[in-house]
Amino acid sequence: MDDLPVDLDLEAWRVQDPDVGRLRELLVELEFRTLLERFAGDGDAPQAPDGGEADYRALTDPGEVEDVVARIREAGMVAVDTETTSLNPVRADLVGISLSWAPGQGVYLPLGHVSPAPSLLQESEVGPPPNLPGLDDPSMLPLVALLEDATLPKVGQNLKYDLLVFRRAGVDLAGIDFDTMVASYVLDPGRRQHSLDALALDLLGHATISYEDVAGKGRKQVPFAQVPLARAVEYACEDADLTLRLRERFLPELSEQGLEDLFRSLEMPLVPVLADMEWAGIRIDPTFFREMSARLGRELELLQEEIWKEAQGEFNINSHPQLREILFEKLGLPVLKRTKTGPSTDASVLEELAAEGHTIPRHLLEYRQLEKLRSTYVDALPKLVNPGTGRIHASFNQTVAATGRLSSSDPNLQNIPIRTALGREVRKGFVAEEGSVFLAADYSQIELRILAHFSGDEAFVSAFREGLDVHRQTAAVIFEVPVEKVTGEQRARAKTINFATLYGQGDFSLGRQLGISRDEARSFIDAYFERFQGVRRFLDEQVEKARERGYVETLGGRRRYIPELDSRNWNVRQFGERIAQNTPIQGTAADLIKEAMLEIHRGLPGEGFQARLLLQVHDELVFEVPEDEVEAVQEFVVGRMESAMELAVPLRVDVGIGRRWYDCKG
DNA sequence: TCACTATGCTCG
DNA sequence: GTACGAGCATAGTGAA
Repeated sequence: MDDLPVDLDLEAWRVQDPDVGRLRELLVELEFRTLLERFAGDGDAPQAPDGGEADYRALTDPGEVEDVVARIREAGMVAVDTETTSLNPVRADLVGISLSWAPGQGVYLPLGHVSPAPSLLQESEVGPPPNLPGLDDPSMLPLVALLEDATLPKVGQNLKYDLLVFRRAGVDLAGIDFDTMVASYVLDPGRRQHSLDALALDLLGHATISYEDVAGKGRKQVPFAQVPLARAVEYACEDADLTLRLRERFLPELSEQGLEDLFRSLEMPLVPVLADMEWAGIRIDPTFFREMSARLGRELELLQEEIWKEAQGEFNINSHPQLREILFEKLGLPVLKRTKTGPSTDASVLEELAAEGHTIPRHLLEYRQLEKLRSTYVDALPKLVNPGTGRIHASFNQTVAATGRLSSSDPNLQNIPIRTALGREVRKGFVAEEGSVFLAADYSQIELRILAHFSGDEAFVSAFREGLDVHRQTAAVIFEVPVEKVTGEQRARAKTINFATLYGQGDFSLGRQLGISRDEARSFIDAYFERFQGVRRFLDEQVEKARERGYVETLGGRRRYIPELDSRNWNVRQFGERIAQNTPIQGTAADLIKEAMLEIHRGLPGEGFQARLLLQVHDELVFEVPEDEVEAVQEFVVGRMESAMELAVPLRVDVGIGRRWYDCKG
């Protein structure tokens, strides 16, 4: 086993035709070896991640707090990690804090441990373990002062979480300096996982003690407060220790790759902004959702009856296999599209079947829409209201999207319906607090403007500079008609082709989407690039660069590696080309709105405003604004958004204002 | 009972 | 096979 390289770069195997079996073997071997390391020897000294002896200990005597704080101040930096009662930071109570200020060093401060769970007791521990007094106790003052000291840099893994946990506990964590999760994301946003466990294994060759190891798993899992102190110490200190070590590894890489500015000036400052958004949450009207649910329920029942009648039998409409059998075997409808497992029943298929005069597909489409609204939004959202605040506190994730975008989850507030009238109703359930309104500000045509900037294409650039309708202009150019003669149909097609360009869409699917032949679609695309040669050149350049260097980059200097371009599979390579073309555009839009968020977050309190940023939806920011400052905030927000970056074309922001999100229409 | 996959649908 | 980036709901399957 000695010939196993310690510093396995597992990322090297990522994506391109991975030899999964071999990879798994290596992982298992590596894990086995680190487990052996950990349990080798006399067993009472924990193994540090470098194989040496770790000095991890519990701090249970308040008298020692001052000494630890002094040592941290001397070190000039500290890695912090919190253990809590919940993964959801806005309802998590502190159970313990671990601190590490040098590799192999760590202390764990138990604040809220109780009698260990009998199922976990192996040692002779009985009764509640010794705990420190709460953070509000005078003996803890030096520690709180340290945590709140902005001049003492804090290192952490997912600091947004710890920031919120501390805020709930009455501590204002300051000096947020280095988040290893964010660093990993900046260095390689396409990486599968940025979890501490994955980073430690891949980059430090160290298999961590898993949470399940200390707290059990599944139904047998117990709260961390019931984990025996000795095991809690090892687990918690290891995390802080590893975090500190990962910083050592990431810091030089960031500067070597020229990514330090993106990290220091954009992504790290964004951490507290996102924390504030999550902390603020958004108010909903549960009564509205209850009533809408009842309404949808009644409609769904009627539709179900109707569908069953047409199918001449009862079945589970939500079941793909059952629906397939009814449509394509029992009723003998034509198969227009296939999935891996059989005929497709998706919306495009049902639309086409409905157009051919069948009645069932129409009812199925309506059933699907209503079922989607009820299950995903109307019934789900009220369940997520935090009882303490009466609001929904979604997560805004900073390290998920490979392009640099944010994502939202639990619930996802970035995909609340808007495109259909019925779906849009859901937005009536989002209401501003008393005395305030929502202000929604969105960038107009942001990705096309960025494409215009990058390509320098004269037709595009001048259209935006002159404030013209860019899709109409596009139509005039590719259909060779005067602008004032462009028909609605032509404009719609031009709009589709503009978007197709952003995604690298091919003739096959464009034709399908426009309801024209593949050849016709091909000639549209050819005409488009013939007229917009700057666009063609830009897109080709991105693919070329990606092939040469292995990555593409955004205006903010964000990189995304594209290993797909080296695949032996043509489909995968094509996918890689589309990624290379789209990522600089989508990613630059992400850079841009993040800049705006920082500016606005910094500026709002400074300007004396109470307004708070609640949501980001990729090209849109939603604020909650006291009524008496709406006009001033609007001017401020629009100004900062439109000047977030200087491009070759102007940026334009549209604003909607209303008591309900629904009412925020331009 | 839980974890996982397949499918489909919501948004920018 | 065929449009970029996400998250989530329901069914169905297979393992613990």
